[in-house]
Amino acid sequence: MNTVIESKHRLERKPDKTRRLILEAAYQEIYHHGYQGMRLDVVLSATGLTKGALYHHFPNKQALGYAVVDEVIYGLVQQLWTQPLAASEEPLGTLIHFIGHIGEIFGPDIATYGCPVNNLAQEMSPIDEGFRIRLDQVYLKWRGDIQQALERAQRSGDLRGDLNCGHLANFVLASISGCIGAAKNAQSLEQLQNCGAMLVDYLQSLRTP
Amino acid sequence: MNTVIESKHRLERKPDKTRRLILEAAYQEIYHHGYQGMRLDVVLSATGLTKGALYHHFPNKQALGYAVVDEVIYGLVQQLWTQPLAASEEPLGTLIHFIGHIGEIFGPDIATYGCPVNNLAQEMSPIDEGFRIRLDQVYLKWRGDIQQALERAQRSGDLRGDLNCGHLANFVLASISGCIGAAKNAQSLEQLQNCGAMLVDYLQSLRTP
DNA sequence: TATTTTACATACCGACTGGTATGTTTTCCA
DNA sequence: TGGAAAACATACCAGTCGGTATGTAAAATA
Repeated sequence: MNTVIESKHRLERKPDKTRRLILEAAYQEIYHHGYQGMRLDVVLSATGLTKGALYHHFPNKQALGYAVVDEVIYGLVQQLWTQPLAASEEPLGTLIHFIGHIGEIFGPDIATYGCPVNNLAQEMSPIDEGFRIRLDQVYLKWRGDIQQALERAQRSGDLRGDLNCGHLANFVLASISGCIGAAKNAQSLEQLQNCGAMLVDYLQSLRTP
Repeated sequence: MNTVIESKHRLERKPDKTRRLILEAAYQEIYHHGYQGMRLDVVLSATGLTKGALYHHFPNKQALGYAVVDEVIYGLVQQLWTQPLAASEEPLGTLIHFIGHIGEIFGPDIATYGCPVNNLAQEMSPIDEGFRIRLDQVYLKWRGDIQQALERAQRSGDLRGDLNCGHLANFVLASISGCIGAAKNAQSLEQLQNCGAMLVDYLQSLRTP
């Protein structure tokens, strides 16, 4: 009977898949409404699960938020920045291309909802130390990736040798976040293009003459 | 009798002063906890007033939030940016000095809690159009002030003439916000100094040779 | 295969929080 | 000066939301 098959299918249990499902849904809600704006009921109805599942995998809302940072956001940075930059044979060009085409690479959501990392950091860093240290880890990694890309560009002669790559990576990351934030405030992809283009111009001016 | 004097004093009514008191307390709460994190009871206990007063001056929480943008935040930008830049006889130098000494000028809170304008814009722009348009007005003003300062610097020969001051003002504002945000994430004034110094270096490189 | 443990679902609670209804005291004005 | 309107205070309500207690079926284990 159909109902038997359906019920059987629905009762299949894949705990790690369920956990991941909750994490992804929570990530989306946090991205769109912030951590404080995220409602557990909404997360659950998005997954089709109930509170029993959620509180089996996570002790409380805060732990879920922490896990989103550690297991979703950190992986996102690794996938979208660490790997492409490490794989590139012309890291400065790749970095510049990323900044100049943020809208195309990351999708238009970036101008509507901003940067997922920065959003959460801005909201939670001052009021929850647990979030702050976890997000600081993400930024440490992200900044390190950019710094390494810049240092490689220096060694290959693309980037001026007198520059402090640590400070520069820091500034580039801050400026990217700032440009995305400005675009989000204005709700304008064009604003993001303009702002990114200025940062690109600046980086181009730092190439070896 | 003492009680008579006290009660008399407590019952003095200055409606516009009361309204302003609520606005300032609400601003502080929004600055520290965000709009969604602001609790009306906390605002009231900070002022010593009760709900009767609040709902006499504002129809609801949203209207209070809007009023904070229009009547507190807008005025803050005008006081801290519009006036100093307009009064300066060397606007580029003033702008650079501002950026290089954000911590000293605006106090250490800027590295702890971030920029009040950007905080609220990042939180509310995507989810409340009323906030977005009001904060967009603030940014329009702010950006215009910087643009005018840059244009004056151009006319006086301090700044390179081939630069688009609108785009530059936009980028400078975004980068400042980004630097403050990065410092807030790291909870580090030193981070703010470093990041600001990079932006200062960039602006210095744009002076006429 | 029997039994324990895991992985959920269901129902419910209590605190919080924005908002309202009503009362009371000033202040304003005719 | 007396009454109306403004400026508050007090008490209370209703919905929301994180969290819990309990039940039950699947999966692991022995």
